[in-house]
Amino acid sequence: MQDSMTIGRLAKLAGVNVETVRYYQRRGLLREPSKPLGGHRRYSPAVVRQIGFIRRAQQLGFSLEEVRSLMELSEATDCNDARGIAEQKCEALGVRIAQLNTMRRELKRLIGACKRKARGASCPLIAELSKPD
Amino acid sequence: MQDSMTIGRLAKLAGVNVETVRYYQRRGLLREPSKPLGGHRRYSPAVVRQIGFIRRAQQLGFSLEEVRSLMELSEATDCNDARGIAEQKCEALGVRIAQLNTMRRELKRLIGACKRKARGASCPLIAELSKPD
DNA sequence: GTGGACTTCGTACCGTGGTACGGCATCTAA
DNA sequence: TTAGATGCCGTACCACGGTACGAAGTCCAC
Repeated sequence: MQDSMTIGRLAKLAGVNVETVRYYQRRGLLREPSKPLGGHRRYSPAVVRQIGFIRRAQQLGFSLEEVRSLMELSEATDCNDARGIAEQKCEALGVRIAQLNTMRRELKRLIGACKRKARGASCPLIAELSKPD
Repeated sequence: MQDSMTIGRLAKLAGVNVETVRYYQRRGLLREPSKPLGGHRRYSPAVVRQIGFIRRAQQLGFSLEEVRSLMELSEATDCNDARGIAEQKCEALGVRIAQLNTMRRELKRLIGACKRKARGASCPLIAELSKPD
């Protein structure tokens, strides 16, 4: 079994913590190789790629649960399901971006009011936050 | 002590859970009124406003810890500190928005590739995520 | 004055994505 | 062969923003 590796080497190659590999196994994102009777588990280089998949999907905003779904679909040639998940994610991302933009506009407004305030007046930023709806 | 209320009424007026009020007290965002020797604490209507402050600040993306800082500054007439916190938050918001936009662009690209794929080919979305860097 | 609603307090738990620890087994290089 | 590095496994812990629960005490309307 050359070309296989221990969990420590796998983790180093994949750029994650050993504990993270074990965590992904517990979460069902990686299969746990069977242990050779009291010995240490061996991992194939393919698992490095799988961990890369997980990290890249996370970068795109997928939760680990969603990544798990994507990986389950990874054998299919019909990718409607995968695309559906991605489209939902894209939609949610759009909503979140709009929310954050609203927040930022509002904050900028308050900061502007704060800068223009008369000396001795109380802080408009605080004052606005204190206003009843 | 008319015009004062129990925690349950306070929570209802402020639109939050009783447990949330207690949580805010533990976190130091609200003062815990002293208890009249074995009785129930009484809250002034001002606390409803304070809870409103907290919720609105949260809407703007402040963490409870940041809200606590803001409330500490709320007496000051010089609001440079409050503005500083708001400006930092605004900056961080801008960075986060940019990140999410990048994620969304990339996701859209993958979805597009997925839609154009030849019948029988494997899913480009999955394939791209599987690619080594 | 009593019964049901509410309060108090401490503590545990939720989801998310991990990290840390401790005791033991195993593996490997010198 | 033996020391030191790793692996294994279970469990506890972190931040964050709450929610839930249970036992006991208290309050108020009828």
